[in-house]
Amino acid sequence: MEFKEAKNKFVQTWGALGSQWGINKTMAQIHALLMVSNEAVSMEDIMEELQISRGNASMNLRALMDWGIVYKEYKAGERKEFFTAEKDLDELAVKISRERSKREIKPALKILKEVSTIEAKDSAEEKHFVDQTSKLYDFVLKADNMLDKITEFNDNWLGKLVMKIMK
Amino acid sequence: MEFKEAKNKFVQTWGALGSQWGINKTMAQIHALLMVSNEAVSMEDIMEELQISRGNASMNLRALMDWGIVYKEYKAGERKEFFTAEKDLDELAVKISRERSKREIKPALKILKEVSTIEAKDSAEEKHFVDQTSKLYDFVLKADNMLDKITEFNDNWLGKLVMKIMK
DNA sequence: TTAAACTTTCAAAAATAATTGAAACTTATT
DNA sequence: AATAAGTTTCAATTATTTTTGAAAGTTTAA
Repeated sequence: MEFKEAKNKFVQTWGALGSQWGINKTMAQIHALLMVSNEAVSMEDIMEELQISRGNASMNLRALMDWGIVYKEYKAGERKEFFTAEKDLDELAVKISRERSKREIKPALKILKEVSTIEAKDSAEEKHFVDQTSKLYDFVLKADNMLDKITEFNDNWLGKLVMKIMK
Repeated sequence: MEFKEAKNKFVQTWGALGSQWGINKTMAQIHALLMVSNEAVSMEDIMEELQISRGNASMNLRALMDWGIVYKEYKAGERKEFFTAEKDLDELAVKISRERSKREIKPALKILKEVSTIEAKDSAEEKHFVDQTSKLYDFVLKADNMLDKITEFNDNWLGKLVMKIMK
């Protein structure tokens, strides 16, 4: 396989994986493209490589920057903007975890707490509901805290964590 | 908040959360409904509660069973089928991890391996591509193995893991 | 202060994904 | 072996999400 083919395959695969995890395909593709580029890329070039419109590129670059995993760069003497991706994978994972926690898990936890604290009367049905949603609340809270803890680790948390699990 | 309202809120929230993680809303809603039901539920009742068609219910129940997190049950003297969800949350997490690994991560890893092993010639661009995709391959492989390891644990792996991380 | 270079916004269009519903299929009962 | 009870399938429809493209906005430079 030659370079261009491999690069394209990678970008497509990353895009597909993104879709399956609720991340818009183009957003994942742009991210993939920037991850494997050794220098900052202009919007023009992104549009060209991915065959997408200016609006699409602009909106998804903004989203990636909101996630904190893509940065804007300015080159001396150049008017246009260039973009680079966070290339450190530990850092990338931490940022994605943080964002998903903030945007999705925290709000879900709030609802889970609300519904798990209704007064359960005496029917078995209602008791089971309260019991199950309480357990779910505890579980999700614990999982979410685990992500927070990981965030606090320094370099190579994944490696360290794997060591701990193995032992 | 009264029971019916809480139950509905829970089902809607779980459905929305599913969507955000690439799981069809109805599938997540059916799962939510079964999780908080203290007894097996018929397709008829699922259709009624979620206001969905028979086809939709049938297809999503099949999908949930393929994931191994919903089971069919038969009641003596009743011709129709009833459904229950896996209610043990550790077991649920393990099964979801396994399926997503098998369906999405493993195939992605295969591609990652392919593209990271092209011959890198001498351009800095190609070298960076190979370097970055190799790192990504290692990272994803490690994360995926971590999920496998979790699978092997027995009860309450999440709690145990949290203890390990804390220490 | 004007124009050029570039970016953002957002309503409309296109693409994708989910849902319906009725026919086909399966299994149990008379 | 005919009918009834129930389930599955899938082409067509509907809903949702993504993408486009052009107008509006912004910034820099002459």
